[in-house]
Order: sequence, then C-alpha cells, then structure tokens
Amino acid sequence: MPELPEVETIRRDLEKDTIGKKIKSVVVSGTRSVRRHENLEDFTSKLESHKIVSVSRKGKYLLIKLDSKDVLVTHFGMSGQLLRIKNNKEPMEKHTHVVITFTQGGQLRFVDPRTFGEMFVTTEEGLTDEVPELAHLGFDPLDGIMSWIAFGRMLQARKTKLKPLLMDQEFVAGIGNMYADEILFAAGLRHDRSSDSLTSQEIRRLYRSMVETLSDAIKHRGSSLADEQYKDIFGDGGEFQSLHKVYDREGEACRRCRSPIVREKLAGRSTFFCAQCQV
DNA sequence: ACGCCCGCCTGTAAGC
DNA sequence: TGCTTACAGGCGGGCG
Repeated sequence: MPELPEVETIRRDLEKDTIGKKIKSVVVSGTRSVRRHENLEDFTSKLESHKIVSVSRKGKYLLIKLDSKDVLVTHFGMSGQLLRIKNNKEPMEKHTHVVITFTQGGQLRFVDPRTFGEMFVTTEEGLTDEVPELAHLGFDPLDGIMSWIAFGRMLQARKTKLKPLLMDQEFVAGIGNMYADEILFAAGLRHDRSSDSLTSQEIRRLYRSMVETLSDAIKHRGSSLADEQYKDIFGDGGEFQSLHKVYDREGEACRRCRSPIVREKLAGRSTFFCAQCQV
C-alpha cells in the first residue's frame, strides 16, 4: 500500500530517468484505472506527443507534469505499481491497465490488481480548482519544517483520536494505516489518545516522530509486506518493513520493552501497538 | 464534527 | 487436495 515514503521513492526514481522523455503512445485497458475522463481518447490525447518536464508529489499522489501544462496524476490505491520497462517486448504483467510508451524507447506501465488506484490528466490549475481530493490535502510532513507550536494548535483545534487524525488526508497528507502505527509507537502515544489531550512534550514528540519515521522509511525505499506488494519502478521491494516496530508484528516482542505487540481492529482496520510503551 | 460502516477489488491464506 | 470464506485496506459516501 504505497503511502508517502513509497510514492516519494517512486518519484525520485522517475525524476532521474523520465524527465525530458516524450510520450509516443498510451494504451489503456479496462475501465477501472482511467475513470475520470469522459472517454479514453481525452486521456490518451492529452499525453501523446508531450514531454515530461517534472515529477512531483502531493501526499500519496504522484504528479507528472508535461510541457503542455497538463499533469498526469497517479494515485496508487492499495496495490498500484508504476513499472519502468526498458524493453517494450517484455511480457505484460497481469493487471497491466495503462501502458505509456516513450519515443526514445521504453515504457511506463501501470499495474494494479485491486484497481483502487487510478490515473487522470488535469491542468496545473485543475490541481487546486477541479480536483477536490488534491485541493483539500493537508500539509506534507516532509515539505518544510512546521513549528511544533503550530502543529500543537492544529491538534488542539480537533478533538479526535490520534490515529484517524494522522490518516486524515485533509489534516496531514501521505500517512496511511501502516505509518500511522509506526509514528504513534515512535511517539509513545496510543492510537486512541484524543488530539487535544497532548502535553507540549508529547506534541513535540509526535511531530518529530512523524518526520523521522517517514524520512527513515524513504531512506530504506519504503515498506513491502507480503500481501500489499509494493514495488518500486524497477519491480523491487522496499527494505523498511524489517525495521517496523509494531506494524505486522502481532504477538512479537516489542523491540523496546519485550512485551508482545497487540493487534486491535478499529473501523475494520488493523492497529498494532505496544500497550506498555504507548500511553 | 466525529466515528464507524459499506462498497469497490483481487490475491492470499486459513478453514472445513 | 480443493473448495469456500475471511481478510487486507485507501477513500468517498452515507448514516447515527
């Protein structure tokens, strides 16, 4: 499940190797991955014969900007992958939904078994005017430093449980179920603590844990778990899962206090935490 | 405003 | 062994 660290890893790799490339053709199969356009022609024609000028990211959204001022937006959902293919003749992976071929040779392929992900093209202005999910995104935790006082005010302004708040893309962009658990462990805070109950020390710890956990995860090229199948553009997994403190470690010893990691179901989602270390 | 549930999907794994 | 069922979750929408 690509969250901020995984999308950032994809972004950095694409930036190194697709800028300046010109799109020759785009082939879409099925109706699930490109669903915002009235017709597929509208999607493909906005991409074909245009050059990639930059690759950026907002939260979990990948933004590939073109020389036409249009932007190809990719959201990975649960199982989306963007694969950089050097040889166009390589056999298609199952669940390949979009194939972008470059004039210089090579392809980008969007593969997505669960089809929660999507691709669409909008204008640069459209990112803030026409796509509410993007326009309403909260701050990016790695995009500049926020004072912990400002962060504390934001927490105070809400009276909600910490975990759902961290996962609220309108509050802070890019954190999903997995990194929310890791961040809360690092901060020593329980998932169900109310956001307006934190001491100033806890606010600082939460802010620092958020930035450090996400940065560390990027250094290790994200997390790949058995069933979530995150892969980078080369088809390789990340390395951060081996450094997880709580996520997917039910019953295993807490790396800090040795008590078993607890798993709870909340709103249909798994939450992993240490009942000793998190208060 | 908040918390929770559902539906959308398919691959994997547990259960019978 | 083989079938069926449960489970994983991002996110929008709906409900209490």
